[in-house]
Amino acid sequence: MARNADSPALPRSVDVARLAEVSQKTVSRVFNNEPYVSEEVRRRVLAAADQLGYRLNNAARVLASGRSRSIGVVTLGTALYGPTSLLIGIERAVRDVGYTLRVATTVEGDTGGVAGAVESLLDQGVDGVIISEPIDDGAGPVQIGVPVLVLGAPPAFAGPHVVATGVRSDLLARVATEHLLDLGHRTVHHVAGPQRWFSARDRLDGWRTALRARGCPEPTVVEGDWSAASGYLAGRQLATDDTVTAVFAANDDMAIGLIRGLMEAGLRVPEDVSVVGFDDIPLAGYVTPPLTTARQPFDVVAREGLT
Amino acid sequence: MARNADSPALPRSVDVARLAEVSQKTVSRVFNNEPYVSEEVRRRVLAAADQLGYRLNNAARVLASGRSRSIGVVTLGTALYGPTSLLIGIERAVRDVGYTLRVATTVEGDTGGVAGAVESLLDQGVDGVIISEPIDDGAGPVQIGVPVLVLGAPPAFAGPHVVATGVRSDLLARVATEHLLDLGHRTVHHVAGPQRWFSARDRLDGWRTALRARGCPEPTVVEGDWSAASGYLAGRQLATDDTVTAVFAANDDMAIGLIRGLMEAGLRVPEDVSVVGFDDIPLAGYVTPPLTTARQPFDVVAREGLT
DNA sequence: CTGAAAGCGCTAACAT
DNA sequence: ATGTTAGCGCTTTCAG
Repeated sequence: MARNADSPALPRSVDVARLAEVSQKTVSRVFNNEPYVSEEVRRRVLAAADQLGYRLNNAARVLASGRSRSIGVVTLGTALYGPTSLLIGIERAVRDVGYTLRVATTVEGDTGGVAGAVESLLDQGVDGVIISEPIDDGAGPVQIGVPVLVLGAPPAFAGPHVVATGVRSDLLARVATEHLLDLGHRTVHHVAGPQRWFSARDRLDGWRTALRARGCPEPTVVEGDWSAASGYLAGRQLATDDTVTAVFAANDDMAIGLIRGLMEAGLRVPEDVSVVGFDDIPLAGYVTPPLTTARQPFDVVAREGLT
Repeated sequence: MARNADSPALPRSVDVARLAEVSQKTVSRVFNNEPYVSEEVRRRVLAAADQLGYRLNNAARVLASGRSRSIGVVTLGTALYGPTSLLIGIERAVRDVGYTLRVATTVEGDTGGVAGAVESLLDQGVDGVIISEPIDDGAGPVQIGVPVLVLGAPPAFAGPHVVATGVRSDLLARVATEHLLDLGHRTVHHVAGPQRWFSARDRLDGWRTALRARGCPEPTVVEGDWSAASGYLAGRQLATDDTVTAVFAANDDMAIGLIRGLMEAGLRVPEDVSVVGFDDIPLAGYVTPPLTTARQPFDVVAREGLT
């Protein structure tokens, strides 16, 4: 027996049934909100359950029914605002449809980490898998027996059981870039996210699209790693190029670092160089100078995916 | 039958056993790394399992063994850097000891949300519960049948099955405050976090301790809600008081908002007012002016708790 | 070192 | 509207 001697064995549904003087199956019906149970009986069962402190055994339920009512999400183990917000949105959305969430994190740089994370989720018996901020680590979606939802990947990523939902951050990126062009800049530079991330590529695509639509020259892209530190380095670098008058950064952290890099090099923001970020972190309006940024609708994205 | 007709039924351990010509129990032994299995047999079993694409059924294992090897964590559904970092640390720590994580989020302001979250975790059959960034919502730890670890609560919070691990952020807060005093300030003001949070109270305690130890006057505390916006308001307010020369903010977001509030009121930072934050968010060194801050050892805290 | 039998606590089909 | 009978796929005894 695994049960400790000091804690009295937990009550099971038969115990409740006995106390309520009904069959065990009726208890099951009550706890599953199935129809065809008289109010009278339902009340009795609930009272008995309450008295005993009964709690439905999830493992047994899953085993017998074949469905776990849980879905797994693969996410990056970082405190970055974007991925975190998306995860929170997913959690809400999943719970709203009556499922629970299993989280598996991958570490950046660990190629094949996604596959491993998916494996571990499958071992836990999830009914479906969401791959949150996917990165392109070679391996396409594995052939697995449950539905997979890939957030932010191009539709080309879809497969038999695989659905891909785009965040359309390319559109937002395009708008952000156009905003800068509307200010009268000849062109806009871009500090991109790591190009292994689909979301980074999306933003770059949106930026490029905007420039082409206006026939603007397309400057060389500086690639960062989402961190303020990398944005700072990009800023120092861009400051040496006096054609730079406007910069679109792929996230707010890099934008903030970028601004500092530019300022340290003697440039004024926004007088000499305009900067636009991406994500709309809560801090954005409070740094000096305040950061203009595009807001991503994380909650909407998360909700959309759950068909 | 719950199995879809289009997906061939998943293999079970008996199938593996048949193919490997051993008993089903032996398959179980191999997959649990139990001793007393000859290398020869182990290899045969693994080969058969691999060929069939066998995967141990977690629900059945949990049901039969009575242990889920999963622990639940109650956390706040925000993208705040502190709680998020702590959660990531917890995830790593939990996985390192061979457990999986179940997450339940609570919404701030929803009194009793913690109890509800704990309920849902228990329904999912976790072996233990971690309450991460606890807030004081009246209800003490409920009497539940599994071990509970409360991170960042005072030892007084402990109970029969309840362990409390302090983050000792009070010590860090004290050091931060002393740092400001060492700079020659007559006293230090404090922009606190919401006092329902234990971690906010800890920081306030540390600040107060430092002032008392030096015999400094103890100014009125301004309470924020962790956000940059609330820090900004605090800044505007403190700017009207010309005794303010140094401020310790309970987190970096508030510190950044605070700085902006002070600057907008015509004060220079750090020339007129020194500001120290708390958390050491990655951005801290890249805002203008750079933020001095105390770093919390999230990973260590998380690891410590797992006895 | 390996195997046989007996459940774990529930849901699914079929009664009634 | 409620009860009966079988399992779900594994781990646990207890035998060899």
